[in-house]
Amino acid sequence: MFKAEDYTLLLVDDENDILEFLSYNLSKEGYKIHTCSNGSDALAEAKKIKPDLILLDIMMPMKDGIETCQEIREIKGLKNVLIMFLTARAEDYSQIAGFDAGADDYVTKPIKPKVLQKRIEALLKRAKKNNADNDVIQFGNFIIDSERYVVKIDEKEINLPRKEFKLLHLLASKPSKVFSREEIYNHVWGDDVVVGDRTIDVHIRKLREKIGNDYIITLKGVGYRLNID
Amino acid sequence: MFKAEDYTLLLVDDENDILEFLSYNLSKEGYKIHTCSNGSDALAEAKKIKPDLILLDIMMPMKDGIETCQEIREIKGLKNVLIMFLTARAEDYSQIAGFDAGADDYVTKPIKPKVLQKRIEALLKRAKKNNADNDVIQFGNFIIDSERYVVKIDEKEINLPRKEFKLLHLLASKPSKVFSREEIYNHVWGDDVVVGDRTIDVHIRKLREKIGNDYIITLKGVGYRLNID
DNA sequence: CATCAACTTAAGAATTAATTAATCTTAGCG
DNA sequence: CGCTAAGATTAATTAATTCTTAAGTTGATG
Repeated sequence: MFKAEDYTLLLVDDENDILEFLSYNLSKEGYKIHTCSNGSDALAEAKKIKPDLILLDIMMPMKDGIETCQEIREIKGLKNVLIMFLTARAEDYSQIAGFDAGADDYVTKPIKPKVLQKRIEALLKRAKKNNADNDVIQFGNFIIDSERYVVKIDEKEINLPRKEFKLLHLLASKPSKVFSREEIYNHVWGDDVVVGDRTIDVHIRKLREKIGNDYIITLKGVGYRLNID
Repeated sequence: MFKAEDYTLLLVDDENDILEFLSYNLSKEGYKIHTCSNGSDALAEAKKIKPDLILLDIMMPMKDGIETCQEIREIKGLKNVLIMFLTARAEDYSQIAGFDAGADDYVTKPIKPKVLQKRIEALLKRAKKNNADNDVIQFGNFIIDSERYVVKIDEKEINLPRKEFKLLHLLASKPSKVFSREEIYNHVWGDDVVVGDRTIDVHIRKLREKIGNDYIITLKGVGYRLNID
């Protein structure tokens, strides 16, 4: 699901009123907000924080938004960052210049917070959809990659069959949380499937055989948890 | 580089004048254009032609644009198609409803052809960036050339029939990613085509016969993946 | 030290894929 | 058109892996 909390926005405008207005509205939604008041600062800040989306004013003293946008697109690592122009200039040629500079959207002032928020959301959602969001869990010497279906421990690849993989994936989704047998059933087998009492044990055993005995901790009468050191 | 010729657009509007105006302007750019004059037709047509982008009017008799958009988003295989609303309704609440229905952009009439074209281009570019359907895939000792329909392994050219080529091309589009049988069906055969359970197996077998057994890895109950070393 | 949950092992059940051969489909060509 | 051959699909059989169960054992804990 879409969560504004997962995204960082960089707001760039030379007018402090607008920065405050935007900051207020967007952080209320949950976004992490950074601000800059000119193009040069924006470049430096963007390089540093790698925002998901940059909201860029066009008319700024010194380096204007178009120029800033072009320069951002030159920077390796920021080529794919989303850029939205936010400006009072509604003229066609200005919009066209904006898109030619590499913008993803162009919104004219006055700003309607609700509409802006929806546009931001649409861009972020679309970008996310396209990014093969490979669900990789990494901690300590563990790497669990669902897309590739591999488990790596200390650089050594281990092949796991489906149920074992799912089980490890679950335990690793919250390392050091204790998962009760019931939780494990529900997640790995599904609420409706009924299997015998010892099925989990056997799978745990096989996992331990493959990844070593030190990782999965048994808590008698409570459940299992994954150990991280 | 961006080429309008590579994209198919579906235009939906109940006013014929507008359809003609848009068709004229966009086909001049090079896009392949299909048109519909109501929501129901649009759904059917979209399913059939799988456009890259749908331009949707909101106010239409019977099924309006919002509803049409929602229904498109329900259709497997069209979940990710780009949708742009194109409407006279500039009210905030209408825009918000549009984005909530799953739109990627919302443009208000009167239409400025140049600006519209830039917005369309921005959407298509963004969507393409992450689509890994490059014409030539190269990694390790593999070269897969979609244009010439040729696979080279260690300098040796191998000719593959259509389905086998598509299958290998898919696996190679993300080496070491696991492709489930369903994904393979959808990409190689198409969402609607129904073929038997063993069809993939046989194609995999023929591929292995030709490229060697070491490349395609079976993950029982999960799918297949291409190995890279 | 009794109890009971968890461990272990091995066997067989179930699922899934590989293989092979036969059949169906399609494109190209006389 | 009908023939042919390559390609695609299906069907039937076999093979392999994965999952589950059963039964005896272990060991932590109160």
